[in-house]
Amino acid sequence: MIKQAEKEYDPAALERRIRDFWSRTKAYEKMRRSRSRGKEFYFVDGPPYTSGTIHMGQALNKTIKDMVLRWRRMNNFNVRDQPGYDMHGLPIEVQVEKTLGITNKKEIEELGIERFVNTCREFGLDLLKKMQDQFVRLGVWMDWDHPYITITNEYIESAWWTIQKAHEQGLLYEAEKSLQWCARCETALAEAEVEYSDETDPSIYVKFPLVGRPHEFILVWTTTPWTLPANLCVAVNPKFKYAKVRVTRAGKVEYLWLVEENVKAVMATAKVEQYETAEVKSGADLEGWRYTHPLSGKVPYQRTLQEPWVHRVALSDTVTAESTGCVHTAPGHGPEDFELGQKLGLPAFSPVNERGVFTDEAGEYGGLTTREGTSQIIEDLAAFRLLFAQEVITHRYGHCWRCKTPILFRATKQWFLKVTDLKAKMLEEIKSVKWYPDWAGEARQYDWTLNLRDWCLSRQRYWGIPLPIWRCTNCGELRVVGNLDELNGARNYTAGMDLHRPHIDEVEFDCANCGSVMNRIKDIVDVWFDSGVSSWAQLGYPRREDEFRRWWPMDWIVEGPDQTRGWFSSQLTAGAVAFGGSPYKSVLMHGWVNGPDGRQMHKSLGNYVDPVETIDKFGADALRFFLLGVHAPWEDINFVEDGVPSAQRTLNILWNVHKFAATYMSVDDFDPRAHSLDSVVTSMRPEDKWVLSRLENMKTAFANEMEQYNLHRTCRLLEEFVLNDLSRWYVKLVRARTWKEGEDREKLAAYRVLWECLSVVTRMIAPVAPYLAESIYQNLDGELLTVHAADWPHLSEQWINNDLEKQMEVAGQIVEVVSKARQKQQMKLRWPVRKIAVRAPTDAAAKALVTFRDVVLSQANAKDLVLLNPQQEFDGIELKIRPDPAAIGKVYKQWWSKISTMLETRSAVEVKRALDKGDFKIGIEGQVIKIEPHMVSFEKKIPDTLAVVSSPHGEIFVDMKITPEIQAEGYAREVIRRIQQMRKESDLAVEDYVRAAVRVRKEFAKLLEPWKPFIAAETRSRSLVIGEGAVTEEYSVEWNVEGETFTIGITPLHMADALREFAKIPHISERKAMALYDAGYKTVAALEQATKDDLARVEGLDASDVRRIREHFEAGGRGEPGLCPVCEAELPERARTCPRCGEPVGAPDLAPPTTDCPECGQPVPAGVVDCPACGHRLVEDPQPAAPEESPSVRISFSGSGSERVAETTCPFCDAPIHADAVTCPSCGTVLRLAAAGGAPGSTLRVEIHEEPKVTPVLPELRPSSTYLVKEEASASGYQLLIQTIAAGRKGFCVSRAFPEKIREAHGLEGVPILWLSNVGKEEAVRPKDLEKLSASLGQFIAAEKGAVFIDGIDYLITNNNFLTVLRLVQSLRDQVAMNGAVLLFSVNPSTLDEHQLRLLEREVDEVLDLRG
RNA sequence: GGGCCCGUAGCUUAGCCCGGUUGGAGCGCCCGGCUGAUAACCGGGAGGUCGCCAGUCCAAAUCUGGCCGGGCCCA
Repeated sequence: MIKQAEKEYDPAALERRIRDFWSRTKAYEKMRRSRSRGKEFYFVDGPPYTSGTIHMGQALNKTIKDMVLRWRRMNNFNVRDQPGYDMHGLPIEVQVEKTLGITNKKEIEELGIERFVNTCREFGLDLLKKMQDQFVRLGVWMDWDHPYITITNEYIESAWWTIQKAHEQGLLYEAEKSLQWCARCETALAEAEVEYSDETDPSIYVKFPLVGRPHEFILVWTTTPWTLPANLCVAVNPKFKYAKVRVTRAGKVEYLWLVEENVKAVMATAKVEQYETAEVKSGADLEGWRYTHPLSGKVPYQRTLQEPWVHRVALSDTVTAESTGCVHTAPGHGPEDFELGQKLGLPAFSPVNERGVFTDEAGEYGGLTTREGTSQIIEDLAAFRLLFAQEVITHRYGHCWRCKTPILFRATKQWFLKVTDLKAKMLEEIKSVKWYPDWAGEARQYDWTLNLRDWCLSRQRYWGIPLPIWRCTNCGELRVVGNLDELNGARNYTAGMDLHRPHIDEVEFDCANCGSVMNRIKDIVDVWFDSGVSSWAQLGYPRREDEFRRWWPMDWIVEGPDQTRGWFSSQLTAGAVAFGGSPYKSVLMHGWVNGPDGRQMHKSLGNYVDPVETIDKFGADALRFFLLGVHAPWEDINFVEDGVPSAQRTLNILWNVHKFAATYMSVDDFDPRAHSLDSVVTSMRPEDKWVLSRLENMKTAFANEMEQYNLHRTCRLLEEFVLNDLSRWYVKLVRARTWKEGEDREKLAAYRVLWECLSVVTRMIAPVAPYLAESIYQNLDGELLTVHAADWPHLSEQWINNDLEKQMEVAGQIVEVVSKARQKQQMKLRWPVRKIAVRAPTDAAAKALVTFRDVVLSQANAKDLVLLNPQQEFDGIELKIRPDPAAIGKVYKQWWSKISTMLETRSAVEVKRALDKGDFKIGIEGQVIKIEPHMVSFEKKIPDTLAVVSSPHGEIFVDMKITPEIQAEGYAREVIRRIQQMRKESDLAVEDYVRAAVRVRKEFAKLLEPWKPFIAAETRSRSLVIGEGAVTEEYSVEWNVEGETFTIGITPLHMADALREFAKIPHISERKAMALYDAGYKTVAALEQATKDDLARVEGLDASDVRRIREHFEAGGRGEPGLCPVCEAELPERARTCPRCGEPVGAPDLAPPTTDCPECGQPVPAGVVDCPACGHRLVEDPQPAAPEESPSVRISFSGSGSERVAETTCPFCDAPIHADAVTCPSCGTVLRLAAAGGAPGSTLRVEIHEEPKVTPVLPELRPSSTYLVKEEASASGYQLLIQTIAAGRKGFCVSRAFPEKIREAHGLEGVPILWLSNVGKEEAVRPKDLEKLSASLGQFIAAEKGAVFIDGIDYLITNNNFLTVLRLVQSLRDQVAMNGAVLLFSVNPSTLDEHQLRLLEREVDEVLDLRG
């Protein structure tokens, strides 16, 4: 069943409703089940770190995943889609430390590791939930109820198993190395944990005195002076040239050794002007020179060393020619230094503890932090006259990824994974993985892997997977645990205990070797290792082998560029350890989402956009469509939020097309499943076949792009098809057919084709915009519970007709030529053109114009279309003859003038025809004169009303002459157009009827006479009067049409509801329903009261109709089958479970289990927590509605005694009112005469139960002031205006409502009312024309100093840039202040977003909140 | 210093692989039109050193090289 769509595309409400629908019907679970037999597809979610909020990059990440996985599923893949969360590690530890007010490890241990770890767990789980809610809002479908998390025992076991595998292969070792260290977190850091950012450091040049070379120094440069106490040697490059520079400073001479090429630069830095190179040696020649350690007086340890290479110059190829080219080497503080030290047999002297404080080994510096040490050391060097130069530099320096502390290098003992042994295999594997784009693997991942060093796995922290290594306290024997069963029998182990620290630390083994106690190494594992094992840990491997065999390895993963060094790498390494290869087969690397300035989003940079806020504003669908469509997935996005509304616009258009389809299809009760495309093919018009061809080609293109993960191109294909083919063209072409009433083959074909397009597009856009697609699907189809369980549209190549597509293109271009010609001529499209002719069309054009003749005629609004061959002249062109006096005179002398005159009076066409054959003869004074071709020339005269345009398709003539017939049709269309606008303004249902009258001068009435049936049909006017008589209809407007005054009035007949209800009775057609209505039955209730005899008197009904009507009501009058309370599908009678969603539905006769939302009054299905209409959170046991503050209207029919409340809205203020209400309870507008309406045979008694109207006490408005009135309707605003006028001011009113209606409702005699409307009337101002509005108001304020009331500022805002409106308000406020006037504007807060409202409030002097 | 990616209108971008009409769109701006799917849409207008320089070629936004700028990664 096709359902009518809501009035507008409101993403917030729509998405809330659909989300609720999904959870109520368990749509995700059922969709999964429906694919359980599909081809298996193993996808693993790269686990985001649980941070609590998602950022835009994660929104992109999950959106890509969701699109691809939904698409896979629709292609019948059984997708494994367990979401994951990375939950261990420093970020949470640091946050918990902050929460607990702790700053270092000592305090954690004092607090108790158990409490600390438990807090971390709770913290992480809480953050997980917060993140998950945001992913759900984004519309992502994953198995949210069963995420994999890295903190469970099962997960830890898989990680342990992997570490054991490494140990078995001899890839695990403990070693002392110089590593990056965070002094705040007191732990080693891996390469992946170091973030580089700018840091300002001292840059010093230190003179190391050479032993045995008086006054000679080797000049060393460093940016880490605090490492000097640990200096053990100096490295130079054997390949460089080193110079001995003679420096004279303050009269003293000394010699410095440094790399030759930088002598000039270094001397400039030191501001030394007097220097010369005394000698040059190769670096190799410097080897072995001894120096005196510059700080040996302060660091006693330096004096104790005996190793042969201590305090000597050594050679190293890693030395660069930067600065002095002599590198201070401290093996305990730098990785390269460490390696050189190892080679030379130097100790890894590292006199700095884990908190970054010098130890006693640092002598006098002991107890200072490295920072304090730095300045002390510089001071000391200066005192020793060993500081040659000093400056500061800003350079990229590593920081702890979590706490941002600058790292230091320390030599410590750590556990390593021997990645260098795996590297060759890993590089080979990278080549066998399919990377999108290519360079993500071939270049990036390859380079990163090539440069990998051994992986330091150990961390000296708490919240992580414990390192599963036990060591014998006596003999040092190692035991690596890879399986929980191995713990059975260990001391202090109980099965099922939490494996985190501290309890695992107490577990002890007996050494198999010597029988002593084995203790666990207290370290935990680097958190980057956790996710490296996710592809088997989430399957429970090795404990569960079946799942592993079923799924592993992964078919596809997608993550951002940071994962080159993160997850892509850790998985590759762990995979190489565990299985000797890559665990993934293909990888898509997506780009960054940067701020609009192209820099990474940071709250501190002010370029941060919260995805949830964007979703609030525009909807998740729009955000997704934007993110996927704006770029290729692997390109970085500079996120400009303005792009999202433009994506929303496309979705809105799709929504509108669907609304168009739904409106007419539901009115006609069209059932798409009753007709196949093939069954309507004989009724199809060429344009139907055209759009089907376009659709098929789009499907093919989509498939090709998707294959390559060109997600952006798939989005653009959809956009292109929806915007251009469907909305802008096909819908226009089928409109006329959909307006036809009754049954019609061609209408049916149009419906079926349009439905096909929408059905296909809905399914194809479902992976991108899941909410919108679901909503449309439920309206137009709903065969399955959810569109996301539908199959991907298959190709139907038989519809492809590229030739037809080309023809349509030509037809479209010709229509465009005509419309341009119209524009030049200023001839509106409503006025038909007499004829279009195309002379000498190309073959393609000729074909197109035959095939699409009707399309061109209708879209160009032309009466005729002809093709002319090159010789033919367009008959609207006059051919003029031009006699050539010289040529004629040469032969006929003095007769030339007479001949010329005669020729000019002849038909030029005739003359030309004769001349084309040979000559033309005329008679003058009895003589026959022969005119030869050279004696005349011809000239075309183009009338003003004819446009001639040359085009690639031929010469195009457009005859725009206005004949009386054209004029009649033009005016008829003008009248139709205006009646339609008035219908729309009256909020009339499309299929409803009116009574219409037009008052116009006699000539025009006569002109329009033949068009009356057409006008009536187009406007659904059951009666139409055109004449000079006064118009007495309910709603009338005086229009200026092309300078002529037309007064048009309409009276809505409000028949639609009744007709629709009547037509639900079996076999009662629309015609018969109309007959019933005409006989006086205006409601179902009235019809139900009618006896057989009553009905028999109705003209147009036969006896069987009468019987059916009675039977219908006697059977309970339920025209519609019941609806499933869960998924709202139609239920068969007496169903116990819903055939669509499978949920139990209970006895069908029970009242539908709904309650009314206390906030908005809309019915809410049972079990729903949030109101689908307004989002109000329902309390468990809704309180009886509070006594209403607004007056209530209740009408009871004395005939039946039953109370019926049929709600509608006031056409003036939009307040909800009873359908038969006489006046609007909110704004007081008189809606109809009290006697109108009612049912035949029953006396209508109107009882208005109105509580005493609580008139809010309105404040008196002060001069020179501007007020903002917050209220649902504008009633108080008008009251304030009236009150101010009563106090003696002149008033001025601006409103979106029709002025006559305002006067009717509020009086306001003599008050000018400016109408915000697009109709071109004198008192109207277009809502976009703020200048004109501003001018009118400004004039009034200056001249009258009166009160201005603006009703409909929201309307202005929707039509203009908000800031422009705000500026208008500011300028008016200033003028009001200067002139002592009053400005008042009324706004319904729910129509604006909060931000806009706040800005408006800021501009006024006072806000009056008069709501409810 | 090295690697990778990017640079087209005020903004967001298509086109670049595979050189060939006058470099297309959307947003925004100005003018006009259409509208019972329309807060939509259509037409017209203004707005471009295709980052810069050189080369290849009959022809360069497109291919090549260099430079400049931005981003990411690594040293």
